[in-house]
Amino acid sequence: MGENFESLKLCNQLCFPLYACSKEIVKRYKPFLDPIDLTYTQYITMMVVWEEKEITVKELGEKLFLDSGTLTPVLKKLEQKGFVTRNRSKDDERNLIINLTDEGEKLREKALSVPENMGGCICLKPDEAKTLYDLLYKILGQME
Amino acid sequence: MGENFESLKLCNQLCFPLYACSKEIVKRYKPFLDPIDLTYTQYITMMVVWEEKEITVKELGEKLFLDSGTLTPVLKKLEQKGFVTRNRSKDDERNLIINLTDEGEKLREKALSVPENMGGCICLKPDEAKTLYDLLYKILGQME
DNA sequence: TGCAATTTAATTGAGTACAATTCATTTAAC
DNA sequence: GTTAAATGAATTGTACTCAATTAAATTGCA
Repeated sequence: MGENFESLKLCNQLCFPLYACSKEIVKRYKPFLDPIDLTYTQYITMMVVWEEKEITVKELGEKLFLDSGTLTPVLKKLEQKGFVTRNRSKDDERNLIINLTDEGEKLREKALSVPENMGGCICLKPDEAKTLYDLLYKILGQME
Repeated sequence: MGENFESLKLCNQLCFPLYACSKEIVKRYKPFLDPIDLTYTQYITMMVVWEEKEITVKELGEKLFLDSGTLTPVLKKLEQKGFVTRNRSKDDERNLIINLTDEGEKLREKALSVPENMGGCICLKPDEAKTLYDLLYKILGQME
């Protein structure tokens, strides 16, 4: 008698559509991010820096769910492009403080086109989008 | 008067929790995948091969939303581990056919522990999980 | 039949991701 | 005060991910 492999079928996974969906949507961002010369990771990093103006790498990592292995090269790239500065904290030399530059602030205006263009890309009804949003944050919350 | 940058706030994005959630859950798989020596990408690839027994790279790519740039090294690794074979089709030499080996079939039994262990990792009520599943596939469907 | 267009994988290069380790700095314990 | 533990960033190594390009094979049509 054959074993039951139902639990190993792709169509029975919840993680897989999450994984695939994430990648597909990130891919959709590319044509809108290319004109402002940002990748998706650089874009969400800038989102936090635009809001906070000044933030440490550690705080940035907590907000973005990324570690220093990912953020260090991303932030060096953003510094190289002139959108942020990287400086050690005087209080605690272990902390690297990221600051928004004028150039970075200027980029913010141009970046407004991104959500504008992406708007129609996820075709869910407002209540569906809210349900999805809430469920995703519920899961993230449980990941502590 | 200041401009309205609400649309550029991280908390107003739907893509970001999707992206973060996907990564966090994939990360949760690691301790359960390590014992069977598979990465997450290799695992979902094997899921399709376990079901199909024989499939081309193109078909695999369509099912997994991955292109040959990703799949070629993954499949070479799986071949090297002895779980699949890679052979050109006699009918059309452009097609590379992936076949499940006996060793690969054996792995399937061991892999049953993965969904078993992951079971409790996404703590959603059954109806919430179904809602999430349906919404994700709705989005994927629109990506054609 | 002949060859241009199409299809399919593979390759390459840039950019993530993350585990594990290292290094410098700071804090805590004694 | 000196040492031990903890913290934060950087580094290293492995593995994706995708765009763009290349190469081989097949198809379609003039």
